[in-house]
Amino acid sequence: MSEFNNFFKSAFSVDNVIFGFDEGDLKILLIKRGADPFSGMWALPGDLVYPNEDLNTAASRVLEELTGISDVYLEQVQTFGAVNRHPLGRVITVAYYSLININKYMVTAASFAQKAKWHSISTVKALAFDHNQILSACFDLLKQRVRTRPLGFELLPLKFTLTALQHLYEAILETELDKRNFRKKILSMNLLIDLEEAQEGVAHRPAKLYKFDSDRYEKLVKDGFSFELKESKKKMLLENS
Amino acid sequence: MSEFNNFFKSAFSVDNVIFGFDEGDLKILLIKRGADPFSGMWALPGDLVYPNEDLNTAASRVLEELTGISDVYLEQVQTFGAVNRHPLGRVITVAYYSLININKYMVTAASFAQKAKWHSISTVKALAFDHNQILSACFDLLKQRVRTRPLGFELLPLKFTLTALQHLYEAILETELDKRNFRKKILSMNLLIDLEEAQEGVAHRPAKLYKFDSDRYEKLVKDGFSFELKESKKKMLLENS
DNA sequence: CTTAATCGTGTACTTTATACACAAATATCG
DNA sequence: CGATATTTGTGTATAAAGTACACGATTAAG
Repeated sequence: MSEFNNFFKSAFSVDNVIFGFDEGDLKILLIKRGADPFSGMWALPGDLVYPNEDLNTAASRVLEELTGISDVYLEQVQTFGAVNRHPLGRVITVAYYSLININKYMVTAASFAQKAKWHSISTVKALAFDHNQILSACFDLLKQRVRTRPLGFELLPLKFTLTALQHLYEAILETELDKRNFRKKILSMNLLIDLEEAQEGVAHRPAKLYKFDSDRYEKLVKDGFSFELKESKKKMLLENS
Repeated sequence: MSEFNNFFKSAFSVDNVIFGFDEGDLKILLIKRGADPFSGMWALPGDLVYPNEDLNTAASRVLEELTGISDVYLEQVQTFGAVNRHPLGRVITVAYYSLININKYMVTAASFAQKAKWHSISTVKALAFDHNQILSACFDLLKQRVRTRPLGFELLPLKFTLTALQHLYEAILETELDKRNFRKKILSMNLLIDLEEAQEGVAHRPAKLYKFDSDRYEKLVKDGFSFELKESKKKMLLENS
């Protein structure tokens, strides 16, 4: 045990890429740093992990302190530990992404103090530390996940239209999808419940509302079902000599 | 800076699941622990990360010290940091897997002292710490990767037969593949170079030897090619009510 | 020369992906 | 109240990919 205390140790933290979807746009929550290093720059929300706290717990805590939301979808992505990634000393950070329904977002004391703000992912500029790299790893993983797991629903309100769902996928995958093919594919999975309600307050033909049937999804998975959305636009196949 | 020194810190390590393929069997390299905790049990090779060492470097070092092999395929998988995963104190560990050509494996002083031994993945029993959980995460990722990246070749000698390649895939995916379909698919990617040589020393019709064309792969990837091996056996589709 | 073992190959069928256009429904405005 | 603007919801034909399946050819050994 005394030997253990002689081991080299480092500080370690979690950083969390918090995704939300609003106005057809994929967004992430950033905070403006108030202190050095990188004072004044935008950064991913994160914190040091407490001595008696698991990693996932720390990531959830960061999210809840900032947004007031608990019980969210959260996944570990990758750990960044380059020797010089933090100017003050060795800090290893474990990156997570989480998906929240942006309507549940509350301005908490923490988010107010830290000047948290939603940024469209397409307009994010230089971030503090190696956070651009972390963001990019998280976004890449999200793109992959959204094609193989029914995660999109985490970002939408309980009731949503098929058009909203399609726009969400388009924002995440950064591609356009064909309306008819998208609907055919999604509906063929039998994972959506037609609520037999219509959208209200729109100045045109209102769309039908659906919700995600998570019970049915669990059941299907047990029977070997696997969610897959492979749709893409055209292929450009180059000739193989 | 003095504030930084007051942060809670923990020891951190890397653990490495080293895969090899031999005699039609997927294997991993384990070491027998000589000291408490878990003295006498098999464990994944790993070590504490040095103060001025990046994570990937540490994982490579562990592998090279043990096997004498450098320049191997290595990928970070997941970080395990449960509060009580290590009996002596808080230790966060970053899990990696690596793929080596088992014929290059040398018994080094380190592997000898640590009683390193190859174990068929199907016969691995209880390991020290949370290493079964780590192994399982790494094996799962390997299964996924091998379908979407041409990694199999890392585990084979430079020259190999299509049958050997198929057996490798079957060992990793834990499924049987159809010979004709497998060959059709692999050959259609134009990633193999027919060496116009035959196997020697076998008591039956010798198979042709191939090697992987990594230059061509790089080129194809730039043109948007993506490796995919989706092959599986039958489907069991259960009725959707 | 017979035997035993593995190699190498093609085709028909099923499933999935892709491309594409227009009438129906509603709110708004004059 | 009728015309206009907007978005919804739907089907079919074609192309590509996945799956099932059997046997003659080639070699070494005896």
